[in-house]
Amino acid sequence: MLDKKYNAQEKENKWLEYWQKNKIYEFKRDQRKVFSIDTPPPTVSGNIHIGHIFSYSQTEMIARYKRLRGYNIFYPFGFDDNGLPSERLVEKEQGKKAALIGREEFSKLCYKTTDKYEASFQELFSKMGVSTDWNIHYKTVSPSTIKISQLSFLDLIEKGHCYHKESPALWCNECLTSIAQAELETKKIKTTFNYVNFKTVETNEEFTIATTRPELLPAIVCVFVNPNDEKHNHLIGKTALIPVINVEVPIMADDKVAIDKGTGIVMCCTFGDQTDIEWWKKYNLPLKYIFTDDGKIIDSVPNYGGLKIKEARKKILEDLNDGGYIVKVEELEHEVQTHERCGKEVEYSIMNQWFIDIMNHKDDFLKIGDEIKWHPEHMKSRYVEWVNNIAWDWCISRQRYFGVPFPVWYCKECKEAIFADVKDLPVNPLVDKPKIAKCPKCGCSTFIPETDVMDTWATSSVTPLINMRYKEKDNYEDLLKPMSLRTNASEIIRTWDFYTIVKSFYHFNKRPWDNVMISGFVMANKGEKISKSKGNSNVEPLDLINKYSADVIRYWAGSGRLGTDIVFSEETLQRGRKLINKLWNVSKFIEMHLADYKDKEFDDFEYIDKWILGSFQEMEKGFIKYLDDFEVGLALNTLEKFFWNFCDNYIEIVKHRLYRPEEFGKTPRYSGQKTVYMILYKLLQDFSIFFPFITEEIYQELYHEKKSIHITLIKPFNYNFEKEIKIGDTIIDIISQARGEKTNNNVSLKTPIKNLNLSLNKELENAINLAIKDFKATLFIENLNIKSTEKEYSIDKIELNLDSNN
RNA sequence: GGGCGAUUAGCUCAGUUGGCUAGAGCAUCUGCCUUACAAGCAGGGGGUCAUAGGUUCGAGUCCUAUAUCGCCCACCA
Repeated sequence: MLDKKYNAQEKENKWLEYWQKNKIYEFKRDQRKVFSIDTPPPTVSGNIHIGHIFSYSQTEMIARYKRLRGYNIFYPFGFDDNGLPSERLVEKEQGKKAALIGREEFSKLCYKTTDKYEASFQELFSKMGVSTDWNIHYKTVSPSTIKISQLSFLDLIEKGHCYHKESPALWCNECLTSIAQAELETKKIKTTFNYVNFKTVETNEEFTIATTRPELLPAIVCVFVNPNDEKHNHLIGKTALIPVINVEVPIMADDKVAIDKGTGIVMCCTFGDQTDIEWWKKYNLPLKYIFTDDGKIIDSVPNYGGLKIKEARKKILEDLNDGGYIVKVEELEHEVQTHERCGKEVEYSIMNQWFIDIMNHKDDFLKIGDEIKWHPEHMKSRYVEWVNNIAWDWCISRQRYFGVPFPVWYCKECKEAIFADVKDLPVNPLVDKPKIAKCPKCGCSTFIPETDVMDTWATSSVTPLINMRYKEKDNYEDLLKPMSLRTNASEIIRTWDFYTIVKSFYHFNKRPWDNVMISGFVMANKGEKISKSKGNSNVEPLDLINKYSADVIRYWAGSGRLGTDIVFSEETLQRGRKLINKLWNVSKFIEMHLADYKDKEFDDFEYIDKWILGSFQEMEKGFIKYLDDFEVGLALNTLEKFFWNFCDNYIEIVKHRLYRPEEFGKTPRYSGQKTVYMILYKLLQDFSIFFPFITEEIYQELYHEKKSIHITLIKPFNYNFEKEIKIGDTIIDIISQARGEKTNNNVSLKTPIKNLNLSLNKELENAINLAIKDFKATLFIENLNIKSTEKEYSIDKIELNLDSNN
């Protein structure tokens, strides 16, 4: 017997344990087709907020749906404990910078801390009813993951897509690491636009250059003018004298110079921005690099050496001013590139770095983008846009401690890179030695380890490889090339999705997944995204679970459209709570009437039963269509709408027949029993995608032919009740109007109708005659008088029997 | 500045390829203890579908422009 009230706390814990004990979600190879999900490993360096709950729940619902459709679900969870965020977290916990702790010790602390957070993440996601097999979960830094990342690196080296090169790179002098284009964030800052006078050496002619970065004057290698700039193009070919610095540089022509920006004359430094780098490469300009890695001017620069960048800017401005070189200074608010992790302005540096070739294969990446089905479809344009506009190869070296090491040493003499042998992986070059005794190039026997570690995305981009246990003995390569589904939010299409595609293309010449599903964001308020950095999430997932239950939160998470942002709303939770409560109550009602029920073949359904069975079949068709498109929210909407109709209309009609077989007959009662038995079963299945706990509780109590509702199969009805659906809906309209009449008279719905006069067309009259007992009982009709009409129907008279109402 | 999306009732949102009077929940108002459920049921009020044009027999839906918001990207050297 179902309890009078549903106790979510108690039941949810009970079923969690049960599922775990019975390995309901275990992944094992069998004859079924595999549906595999590449789900984002959450960064362990923060808390799981409601935004995670939202998007992960939607993925989870797809896993449940596909399971009910007969797929063997491969749905591993991962944790991203790699890279800077973890290091920052540990530094914060220890109150000390990594450099002061020491490399080995620091790594240990990182593992310890990330393990701690992972355990709590796992608990939270479990409580949410995530049907993952925790035995196949992974972390982005672990011996096996490191091995796969290193394998991936060596494979790309072997195939010639990865190279080591001294090259300008974005550099953060706060985090002391190079960063990728994708890690940039623009920030508005106030600064000054300084108009500085230069002179030509040849003619002593003055000209003005406007700059926001006067401290870069010592790094100027040349000056550019647009050849079409009639005002200034006579300067081309002459030599410019840099004020204060007193260095001469050539004045050259390039049509990338915008005539109307600043003064139309540009100084080219190595390096101030990306254009500088382009020009540097294009014209083979000399290199004058003047910054140290920690953000100072190098000592060899006269007068300014040793100063911090900002101090140098101040001093050089003073000197320019003293020399009378400043024409004017404008206040300017402009956007600068900052490192998204620390918010500090980035610089360009030049160093040896590992790069993955992107620029030569853009067309291939676009082609793969076409092969993947994006949900919603318009998200594909974001990918295409990004690929088209990317300007750099992908720099994968990071000068940090905690991360995947490169399996590389360098010969001390000739700098030749020595790669680890595949069979020795994972390798830590700081600890392990190369297996060869001498450099194959110069014969030197001393090797220097690579100290850089890989970029986080270099590891995250191999999640499909991690999942398939790439090149392991017992692997899933045959099952997961490609995987069925990748899910994430739109903000990381350009990083995670893109880089994964890059790797999959280079390793396998194949798309990594068939489908990508993009979820929306959770907004704290209208127009304000919830994010860790803003700290504007004032609802804790665990508190919500305790207050509302996981099922209810999943209801909220499962509402709304794919790719569309939603606002966190307690109202939606209330709505979910009511829905779940209703599901419980109607199940209790049905259970009550199934006490003597024995399931058997039966096809002599009452008219109204055909109506609801047909309606269910039609609803489920749409429900499945939405889910096949990964639109969980729209599917839930469809199901919910049917469910209330089922409760408020169908159950209200059939209850009389179920209670009083002596009046309605045994077979009509059985028809009702069979109908509620079948529909509740299917409702539970369909709802189990969203509410795995309460549906299990009801299923186990009423049906339980299998170990769990979550391993049953959805089998759509195959009735032919189109006519009954349509006519039945009209009968409901009539009932509804008659009920309205009672309400408008302020009387109970139980109030008898003394006389109900209807005009009906032939079809409707036949139908009502077939359902006459149900119809009369539902409305408590004493006398029903039917006339024929050509129109569909009209209600000619409703006379209530008010005497019986006391 | 570029790409993509959003704008529908007081609030939160549905509205498939254009097609009857634009829907739901919450809130509000009125009634009803009805042999599952008062955490319920029945009913009412509330909308120029952001704005302006256009295509069409017909537009919330398609096209163009504008405004506001969101995500991403690029930017004054």
